Order: sequence, then C-alpha cells, then structure tokens
Amino acid sequence: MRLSQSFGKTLRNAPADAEMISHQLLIRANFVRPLGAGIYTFMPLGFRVLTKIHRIMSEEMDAIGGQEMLMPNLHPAAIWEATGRWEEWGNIMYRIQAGGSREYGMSPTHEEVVVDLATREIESYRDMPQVIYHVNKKYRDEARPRGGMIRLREFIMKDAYSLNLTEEGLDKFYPSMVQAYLNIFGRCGVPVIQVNADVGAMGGKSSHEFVFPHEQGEDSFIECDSCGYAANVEAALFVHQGDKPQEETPLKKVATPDCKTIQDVADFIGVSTSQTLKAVFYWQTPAGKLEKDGRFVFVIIRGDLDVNEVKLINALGGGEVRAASDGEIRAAGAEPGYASPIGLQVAADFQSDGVLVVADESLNFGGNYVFGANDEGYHYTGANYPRDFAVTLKADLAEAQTGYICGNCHEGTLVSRRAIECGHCFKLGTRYSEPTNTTALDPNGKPQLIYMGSYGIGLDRLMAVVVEAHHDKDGIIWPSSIAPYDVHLMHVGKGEELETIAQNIYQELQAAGFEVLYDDRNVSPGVKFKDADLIGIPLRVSVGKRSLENGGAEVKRRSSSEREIVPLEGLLDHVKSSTS
RNA sequence: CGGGGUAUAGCUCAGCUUGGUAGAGCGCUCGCUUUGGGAGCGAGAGGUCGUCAGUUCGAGUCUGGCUACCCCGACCA
Repeated sequence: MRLSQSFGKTLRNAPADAEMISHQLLIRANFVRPLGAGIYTFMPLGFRVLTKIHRIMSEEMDAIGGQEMLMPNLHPAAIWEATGRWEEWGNIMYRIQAGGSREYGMSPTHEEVVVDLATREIESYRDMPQVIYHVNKKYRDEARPRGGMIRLREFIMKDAYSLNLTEEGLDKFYPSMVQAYLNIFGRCGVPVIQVNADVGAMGGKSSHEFVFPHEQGEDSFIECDSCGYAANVEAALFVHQGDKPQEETPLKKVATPDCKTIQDVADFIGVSTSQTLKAVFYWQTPAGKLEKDGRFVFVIIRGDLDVNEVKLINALGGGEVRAASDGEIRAAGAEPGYASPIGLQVAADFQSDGVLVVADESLNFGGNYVFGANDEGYHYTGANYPRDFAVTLKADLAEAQTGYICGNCHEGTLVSRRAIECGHCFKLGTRYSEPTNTTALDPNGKPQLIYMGSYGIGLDRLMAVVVEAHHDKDGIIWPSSIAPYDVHLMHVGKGEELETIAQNIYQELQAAGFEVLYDDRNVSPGVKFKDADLIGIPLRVSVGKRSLENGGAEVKRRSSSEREIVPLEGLLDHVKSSTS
C-alpha cells in the first residue's frame, strides 16, 4: 500500500477525551475512528490487524476441531423468549420493532442461536461432539462504554460453542479450549493471567477468565503475592483465621447505646471486630419471579468480613438480591443496628416457616461473639453457635480482600488487582438446553439434555490490549504476528533515483510475499519517521542519499534502536531472515 | 443508573470574569524554497460557537431545559 493513497491520516494530537494509551494511539495512528460512544470504525490499518487476529483464532479453533461459520445478528424475539433471556437482558439488548408485531433483538451473544441450531441439527450422540464458532458483531447497550476499545456497545467477538452429550464429555473437552485460548493470547503477544472463576453452585458450572493486569481495567481479580494463585473475587480461596474458644461464656445482654455499626460496638465493648457477628439483610428475588414474590434473607457474617453478593446468590440458588429496607427488617422481627437471630424463629430449610438465616462459614472461626439483641441499644456478649441460635444454611459468603492469607499456598498474601478481561471460557451445562428441551438420543435411544460450553474473546478489545502491552512514547510496537504490514518502506529525501530504488524494493518485497506499507509521500523525513514509529510496523526499511552513500538501505526494527545498512542486493534475504 | 467534567475550524485550545461583526497553533489547498527525526516564506479555504428556549437594542459570552461525549462508581454473558 502506498501511504500517499491510503484512506485517512495520522493525527499529531490525540483527541482530548482519549485517556487510555491504546485509545490515543489507535486513533492517532489511524487504526480506528469513533462514531459514537462505544462505536468505532476500523480504518484500513485497523482492519488488517483485526483480520490477522481473526486468522490466528481460526487456526487455533480449527486445531481443536472447531468449525467456522456465521450466525445472524438479527434475532427473532422467540428464541430469546425460549431461554427466558428476552426479559432477563431487558436493559442490555437493543430491540427492533419491525412491520406488524415482529420483534427482534440485536445479537448481544449467540447461545440462543446455537441452541436453536442444535435442536434442529443434533439428533443423537452420533452427531456430537461439536465445536462451532464464528467471528461476528455483538451489540450491547452498555450503560458506560469506556476506555476507547475496552468496553464497546458494538464489538466483534470470536465466540465458540461446544456441544456434548454428557457432562463428562464437556469436562474432557474443556481443557483443550482453555489451552487454545492460551495459545491465541500467546500468539498475539498478550501475557494473560488465567483466573479461576469457579462459582460453585448453579449446577456446578465453572469458568475461566483470561485477564491482562491493567490499572485502568474494568475487571478485578485476586492474586497471591507468593504462589501466583489467581481467582475472581467470588472464587478466591482464603484462610479463615480464628479459632473456637476453649470455653463458651454465658450469653449476657449488655447496653450498647448508640452503637449502630460494628466498629462502634467493638470499640464500646473493647474487642476487635472479629469478635463480633454482624447481620446483613437482603431481599432475594428468585430467578424468573417478580420482586414482590421474593423473600427476606438474614445473613450472618463475622464482623471483620464482608458479604460477597455473588456468593450469596449462589448459596440461595440463583435470582437477584438487593439490600432490604428497614421496614422489611422490622417485619422479620429484627431491629436494624441491633439485630441477631437470637430469639427469632429461624426457618429449618427453604420451605419452612420462619426467617431464612444464611450464615457465613466464618461463624465457626471464633466464639463468644458480641451479637445484636434485637432490642434497640442492647447487644449480647458470649453469643455462640449453635448453642444460642440456629441458622437455616451455612455457606461461604465472605469476600476475599487484599491482605488475607492465600487459600492455595497458605503462606502468601492476597492482593486485589485491576485487569482487563480478554477472554472467558464457560461451562454452561444445560442452562440453555433445558428450557429449550434440546436433547439428543444416547446410545440407549433415550433423549438426554446436551451439555454446552461457550467461549468468547473480543477482538477489538484484544487489539487495544495488545497496544497497551506493546508501545513506547513514540507509538505502537506491533508483534509481527498481527502487525498490519511486515515492512514499512520509505524513501527519505527527494530525487527520481531514490524513488525508483524505493519502488523497486517495494515491488521486490511484495513479489516475495511480504506485505509492505510504502511511504511514498513527498514530505520531510521527520514526518515519515514519526509516522513509522506511530504506526508501529515491525521492520522499517528506508533509502536515502545518506544510506546509499553508506552502502544500501537502512533497516531498523520498531522494537529496537539499532539501525543497520544493508546492500540493496542482499535486502530481500535480510528482510526474510528478519521477519522469520 | 448515581457523582464529576467538557462541548468554539479536521485536531489541540484561547476568547466568557466585565455582552458590542470569530481567534491562534497544527492539519488542509496553491506557489516558491527545503529534505535523515513532526521545515521556511507568501497567498488561501474552512466555524448558523452542541441544541432549544429565555434575558437584552445586541448573546460564543448571562440564565434555564435538553442532547452528546469523557472520567469515577454501580452494573456487566
């Protein structure tokens, strides 16, 4: 490509509102152009990078048996109603009202289409396993697009779907996809951390996130500073510190005036917060039900810990939770600020009457607690479980935090880090096959729900992450695997002779199969060098009066400051060895 | 959806306090000179100052509504 004829130009300044480096550089170097918040055009350079990322993904997917295809973006409402997500994704899906009463959603993801296909195409175990994938647009009405290409409203995703007859089949296949993902990120030059996001309940589904640590990221994860263990906040294992006391002291009601918070109470009585229990109240709305049909949930956790709502939802078997109102708390018989289940009728299980009390495991790592007395201005001391109160359910509810001891190596300290989520592997199980009754006959001729997995990587975001990982003060430094061109050729200075030489090189390199961006513009050398650095093609070849006097063309890698003069006759071989 | 910020030429910004005929740099066009790290001189093109309303003889400037965009947070398969 001749730069003099290419569409669009590089910019000397980045738009003032671009904050992330990748956002600034991709715009300045003319890879992308904004159209609206979270909506971008890929310019020719950007499209070339996208195409190369796509190719790498296709190779890795094909290597594990994937079959590339293309699914639609206009989804009839019916397929989303079938899985219950037409309602569930109310705020995020773009909807289109077409002639008559037809309704469509703009593809926010493609599980529904895959399930629809599976019901038609998969009839028996003989038709599985399958791995299908495509690279296609996704549309999500994100409340807050951010970071340029990091969170978009319209974006491009490589999403793959696996179909297996059994859970074992899915479990067996899953690691190969995880490995393929590691290969993809490796080939794109992105050092990702694999984050285990096991979420326990909900049918034993598990997932892995691949994150790139970055302080401006939209995601966060927990990492051990010693063993390298990494996990989601919801999944992170940590060591519960504390022991049961030797002797249980008697329950005693004490006045604690104006002590509404745990810190107040602990200070007033003179103990640490880990010597207290706190009550936190939620209103749970089960999946697919209205809020008024939900129920009150009384959560107990040690005073020094915090409830992770995702863990709570999992413990409750799904749905949504929100903080309960004071009215709802009083209706359950508890006193806000001084609450405990002591003296309340606690439900024995989910079906029984009484208050649903869910306690964190931390309850067992201590005793003789300070706990509310359900009487304004009073707490108990010496509260012990199960002597003094009952709970409906015990579960892991505590959120891992910076400073906790790692649950993997039991030595290191957990640290919370910001990151950009680059990819996600998800065992879906029968989440979509069940509501749509997507079954296949097993060898015994019996229909079985099929097991699905879904696996996604955002290409636009990945492109931005590559730039975040590979740049310097002058511009982008593309890894050669996804660089828009192999060689950035230019002539510096004026003269027909120079231009002829450069053109010959241009043709010679292209004939040899190289992708060459030729800066044939009649501008000063400084402009050309600055643009070459900004655009970031791995190898720069320049011919000028000075280089010819020194014996040939100057060759420089974008990633290094070394320049060398290569005789014109040997240039092709030199480029071959430099790019291989 | 809460909090904060911004909106004037393609890009970066000044002008607003104190209302009086739209500015600079870069970029763009033409000419001449220049050519190894964002060249020089000269001549040009380009803006209903986000939008709607109000105050005023007069609004880019003052007031209010709306919209868009950016940042923090909530949310996010």
